Amino acid sequence: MKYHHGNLKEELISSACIVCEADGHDRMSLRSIAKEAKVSQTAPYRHFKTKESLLAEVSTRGFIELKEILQNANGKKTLSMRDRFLEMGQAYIEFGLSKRNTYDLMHSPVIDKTQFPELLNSAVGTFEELVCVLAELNPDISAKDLDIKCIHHWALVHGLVGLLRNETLDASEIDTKAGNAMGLVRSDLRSFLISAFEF
Amino acid sequence: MKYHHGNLKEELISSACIVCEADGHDRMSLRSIAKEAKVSQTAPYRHFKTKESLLAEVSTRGFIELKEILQNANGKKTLSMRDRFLEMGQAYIEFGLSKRNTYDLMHSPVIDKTQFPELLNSAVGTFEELVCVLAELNPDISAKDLDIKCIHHWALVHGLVGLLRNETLDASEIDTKAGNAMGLVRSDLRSFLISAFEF
DNA sequence: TAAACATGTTAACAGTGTCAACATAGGATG
DNA sequence: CATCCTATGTTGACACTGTTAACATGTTTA
Repeated sequence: MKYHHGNLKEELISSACIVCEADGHDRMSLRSIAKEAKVSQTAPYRHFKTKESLLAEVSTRGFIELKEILQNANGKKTLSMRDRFLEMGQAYIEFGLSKRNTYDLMHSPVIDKTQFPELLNSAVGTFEELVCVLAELNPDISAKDLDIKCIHHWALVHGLVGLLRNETLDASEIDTKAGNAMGLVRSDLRSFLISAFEF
Repeated sequence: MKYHHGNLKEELISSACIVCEADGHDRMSLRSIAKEAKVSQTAPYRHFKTKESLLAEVSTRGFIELKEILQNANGKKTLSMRDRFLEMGQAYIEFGLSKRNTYDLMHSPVIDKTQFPELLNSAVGTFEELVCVLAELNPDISAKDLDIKCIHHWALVHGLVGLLRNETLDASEIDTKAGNAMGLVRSDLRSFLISAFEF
């Protein structure tokens, strides 16, 4: 019969992570996750100023996890640099597809990242990871061209996630050019990336 | 003092388009746009089964407008095919940046496109527009490779919009590699696209 | 003219984020 | 050890949301 929960903040965050991924961040309510933690509906406000700030925490964890995934892909030292970069691209896309709702939150405008420095750092950190690898891969490139290359590749995988997420256009439901093309890419992501990455 | 409005459906849609772009679709309430149309809060339900179906209408108009913009870019017959394609890329990105909230809605998972055939058609139509131009530009390519090329370029511009929309990473606020790179790309979109489109 | 229908209205329900006022536990301080 | 402070919980309330049911009023048609 303890009045104080003891570990509420952490439990709320991890619960929010689960609900966000399961239902999407817009269908997550503070009240429901408070109830799940067997706590009153306003208890979360002792730990989060607003719902947005809880979502920011969820988003931050998403970026951290993504960064770790990219680091792991880059850490396979038995592979060539080129193949490691390919692994990273695939890993990024697979993250975007398997954690679709979380990925969606991470890029959603409902969170103003400028108000959450920790979130901002984790988001930028993901990009920095990409910069490092590309710098290794292109030792002779200028700093400016390197940055632009990063944007190029990031935009490519990010955009691809966006398109592939749209199961609407997927081959399964409807027989359209768009759908067929999506199916092709999805079924052989690796060779798509090889051609798209221009090497 | 007419009981019947006469043009309510159209007014609700266009009002919703404005509010969605101004505030974002998640901050738009049916009640507020009903009030704006000087009509009771449940009147919209005579024309739209749910809020989602009104949003689907807004989204559809977005895709139609985008398609027209792409057609216009492609219609500049004084330009070379290559330059027309460049124009299309720029136009796409500029649409994504200037109508950011609408663009966001168009790719938001809150609308299940499979339930709104008209929306689905307009979305696919945008893609078809891209296919046509790329087919012209690459007459000798196989159908499969053409489709893949389309995905490639679409993903690129779509992803770029996603990254550039994140004003977080923009050069203005914070001095990071990511931010600087974004600034570079944004300030010279055309030359970025030239290098990215591989021609 | 009367009935069918489309399109309005009001009242209500359950659910939401959020705030103010209050309660209680645990740790710091005298 | 007694006392106060602070962190963390609770209850109650407010304004707002999407949505439905029941009813009212125009318009179209048989």
